Amino acid sequence: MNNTQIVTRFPPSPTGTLHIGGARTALFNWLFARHNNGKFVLRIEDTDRVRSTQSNTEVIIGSMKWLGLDWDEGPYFQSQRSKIYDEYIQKLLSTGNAYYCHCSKEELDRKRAEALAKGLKPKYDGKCRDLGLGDAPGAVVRLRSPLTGTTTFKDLVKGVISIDNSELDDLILKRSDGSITYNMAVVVDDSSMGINYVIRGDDHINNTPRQILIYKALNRPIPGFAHLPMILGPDRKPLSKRHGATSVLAFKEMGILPEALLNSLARLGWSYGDKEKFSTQELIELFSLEHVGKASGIFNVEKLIDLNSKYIMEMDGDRLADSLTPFLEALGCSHLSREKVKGAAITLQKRSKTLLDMAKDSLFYFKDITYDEKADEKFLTIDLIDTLEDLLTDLQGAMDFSQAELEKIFVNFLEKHQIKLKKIAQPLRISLTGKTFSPGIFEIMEVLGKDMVIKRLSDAISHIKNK
RNA sequence: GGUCCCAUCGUCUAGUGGUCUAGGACGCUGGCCUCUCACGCCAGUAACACGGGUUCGACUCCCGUUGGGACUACCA
Repeated sequence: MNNTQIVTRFPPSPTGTLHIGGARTALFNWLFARHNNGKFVLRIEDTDRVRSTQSNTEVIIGSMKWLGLDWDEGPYFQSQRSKIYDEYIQKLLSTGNAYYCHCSKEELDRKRAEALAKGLKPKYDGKCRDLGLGDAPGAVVRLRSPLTGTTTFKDLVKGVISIDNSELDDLILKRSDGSITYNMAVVVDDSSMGINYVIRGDDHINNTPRQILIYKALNRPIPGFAHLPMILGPDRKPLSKRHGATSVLAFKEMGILPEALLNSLARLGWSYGDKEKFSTQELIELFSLEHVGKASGIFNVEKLIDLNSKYIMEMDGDRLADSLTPFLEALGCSHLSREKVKGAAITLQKRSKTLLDMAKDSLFYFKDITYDEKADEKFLTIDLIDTLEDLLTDLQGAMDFSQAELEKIFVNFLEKHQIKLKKIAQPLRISLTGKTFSPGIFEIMEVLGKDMVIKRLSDAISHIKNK
């Protein structure tokens, strides 16, 4: 048995909300941890004090909760860990793996510009590397990285990656203002939190060798790395605020179910043969890093919506009612009867791709209707008056308004008039809903209830007469 | 510029040297079903970026080209 528990983490930066790129990274970390009975840690990387906001932090946490990606530890906040970073810096300094550098920013900028102009690599020239300098105002701490050799690691999705150490320079670990640098913070955090698998976007591949060098300098175990390909916008550009970086909560407002979003995020980059639909539980059981693809991809919203409709079809009436209610309220419906909402939802279950669609299409159950102009003209015609009035009479005599009973009434009614259902279905539908499309007429009559059906049919009859 | 990563239908992908005249899903088109709209069912559409190798045999392995992307900061 493996006695080391797997620990993964998700470290969002609250400089924005949680979008699908971040959500997928979170999901893969979560799945990997859950699949292996490991631990999942949430860490907020809020060291960018100017761009980080409290409200973004709240949105991120809210999104995680909505998705059901629960964490076992955290949230930790990087902004509260400066003491720990200092300890590690001291350790590096005392072991000679880091040194103070007194070069000014201006000097560095100038040298970089010169190197670039000459077509050379713009890396730090190591001026202070062996000067044995002490701390001083404006000094930074740099890592003493190896000048030769190669740094190699086996990425769990990309395979072996190696880079010559000569490509890397002595990166700054601590800034002149005393704050810690990103690469150092990540390593210290991951290391001190016991993270042994780092699953993140492949935009971090080039940071990995630098971080490995820090792990080595710290003499700490190096975690496993898995770099996920990026998610692209419809224009094949990496996701940004501009287009595809839709906040996860926007999908919630669209009426997407969390399990559908999770499913579709999982299938972007990961696969399990030809299987397309996975419950969250199945995702946990079947997920593995080996089946994560290497190529970046575009998030397919059409497919998400299709998946969502399939999840809606599987919901039971009670959950359907619970889920639909907030959408109806947002559309101005109040004093909703739970039973009616449930009944309405069931009639629309197979016809709705999102909860928002369902809410919109079920409005006729809860609010007054207006006739669609063209439908009114085409179907609510004077020649139908006698038929509709007789139908009204028959319906008024109905003992109960169940679908079964209604069908019986209609069989007799159609027989009596020697007509097909087709003849009155549309006029009746428009009388009851105002529109040319709806669930089956018996279904809607049952949910609407006798009183409402009688009222709407009478209204339609007088409307026709007044034409 | 340098380094690193990537490349199968429009999109997401299966495929780990022969079972591929390349499979599934979404989308789209046509048909069936039918009280409308859907659901469902059936059918069709459409891809291995290019060029060299290796091999009896390459979508699968190697090299190159092209095209994307990332990193190259006292941003994260």
